[in-house]
Amino acid sequence: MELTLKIRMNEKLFLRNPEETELGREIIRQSIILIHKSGLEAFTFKKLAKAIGTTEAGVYRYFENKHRLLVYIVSWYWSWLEYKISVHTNNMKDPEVRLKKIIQILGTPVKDDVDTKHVDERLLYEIVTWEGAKVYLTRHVSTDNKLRFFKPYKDLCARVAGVILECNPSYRYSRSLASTLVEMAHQQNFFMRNLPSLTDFGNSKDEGKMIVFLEHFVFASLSASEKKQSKKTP
Amino acid sequence: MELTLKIRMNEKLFLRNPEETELGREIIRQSIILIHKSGLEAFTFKKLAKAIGTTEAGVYRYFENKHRLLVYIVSWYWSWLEYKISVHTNNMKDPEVRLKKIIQILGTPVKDDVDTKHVDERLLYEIVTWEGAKVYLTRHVSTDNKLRFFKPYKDLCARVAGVILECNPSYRYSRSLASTLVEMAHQQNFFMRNLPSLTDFGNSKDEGKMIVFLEHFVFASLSASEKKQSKKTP
DNA sequence: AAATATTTAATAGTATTACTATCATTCATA
DNA sequence: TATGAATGATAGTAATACTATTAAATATTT
Repeated sequence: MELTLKIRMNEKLFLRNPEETELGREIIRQSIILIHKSGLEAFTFKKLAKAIGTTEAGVYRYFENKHRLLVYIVSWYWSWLEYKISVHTNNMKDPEVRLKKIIQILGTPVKDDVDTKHVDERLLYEIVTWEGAKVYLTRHVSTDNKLRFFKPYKDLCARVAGVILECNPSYRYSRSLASTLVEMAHQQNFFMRNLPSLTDFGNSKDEGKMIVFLEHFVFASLSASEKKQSKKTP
Repeated sequence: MELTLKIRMNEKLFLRNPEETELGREIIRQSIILIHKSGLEAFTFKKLAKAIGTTEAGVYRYFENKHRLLVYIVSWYWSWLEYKISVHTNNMKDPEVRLKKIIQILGTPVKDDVDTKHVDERLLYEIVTWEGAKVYLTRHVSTDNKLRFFKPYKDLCARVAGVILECNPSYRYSRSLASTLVEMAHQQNFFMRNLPSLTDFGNSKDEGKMIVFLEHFVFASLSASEKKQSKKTP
């Protein structure tokens, strides 16, 4: 039996749905390859068109500009990751075990995945660590936010925040801790590989250590909460 | 008495030292204003030249490209911030008090500063939250790192890591916790103002709450360390 | 099957960006 | 008075980010 995962994307992100045509799927597939290879700055629709054997105008029929295309790709990743997390944690009763699993999934660079035909999740993981923040670090965040471009990201963070709350219902920063965790999983990985002195994982390039760090600070926050709470409250 | 703070910048960042000429200082001053106003994407040397009444070529004589200029500005900020932290914490003996002060400085958007004439630190703070990450999120991180472009940022993180270690000499993730803290201070602020559902601070736009969160997770990590350490060690 | 409409592709063109090069001018210094 | 550094003015190029126009293919209607 062959299962194909299909993620329903925000319609505002594209002019024509790339999932629906062969050319559209090629645009996604090759974008991922090219952005991964040379980064967003060097990526242009002209190069993309050439790589897939169509014209610039052909690409513009699907996406208004390369930023939208990036948002599409990154959003797809967040949706896929949330799906992955739900699959791997659904049958776990203990919220702490679930949170640990989530941290492990967040912190482990994707190795391989057979869920989808035309999307390489391994490359996507790296694109998200390098370019992910650029999706919201623009002057049109608010507009994009109103168009619900960040919903997949927010959904993921909200899910993580939910599990955090299950672990400790009196914890007061579940959402901030969740977004911190999701960001850190990618950022510490980036630092470890590129600016290692900003981390304690050296050049080992071993995500294992990083995951221990993430677990450490998340669970420390959660358990400290109960004790320190009274102190901080006016 | 009038004091002027002068920060020694990495010479590789510029072609001609902007501190040394009137035009150079104008380039810095107006860059900050323009990048703050419309963001890095919309910022061009042509617009900058027009704003200060010179020509494009005039700007190019100082900076190779706008990315270098951004690195210059952001690095200046990190150096200035480290200086500010050192001034405000030098006389504090208790490392925990010092760390709290650091968190407070990191988390409070700069209001006003008279240290420098031609640099508006208030605008800089916002530029760093919006564009700061783009400084290292490029394909040439490693090259830039070898040119020591990130030294000011690393120095700041190292200083914070040092204080963290003073608070708890057996804590094993001082550097990762430091870079997490520095990043979060800006990021949670950005989220609070632009994607508030990712935080627990609502639209209050009150950094006070955020600072409490930062303090909470830093000190939770530090105090949990001693207890949990034995558990995690093989 | 012919006529018409609709979709899709290919070509060309424009405005802006990110530079580089050249040469003339100002202005201080030796 | 000669020298040289800093600036200014002008022009030019290659690439980028798009738009508009036209041509070809496909589907629909009569």
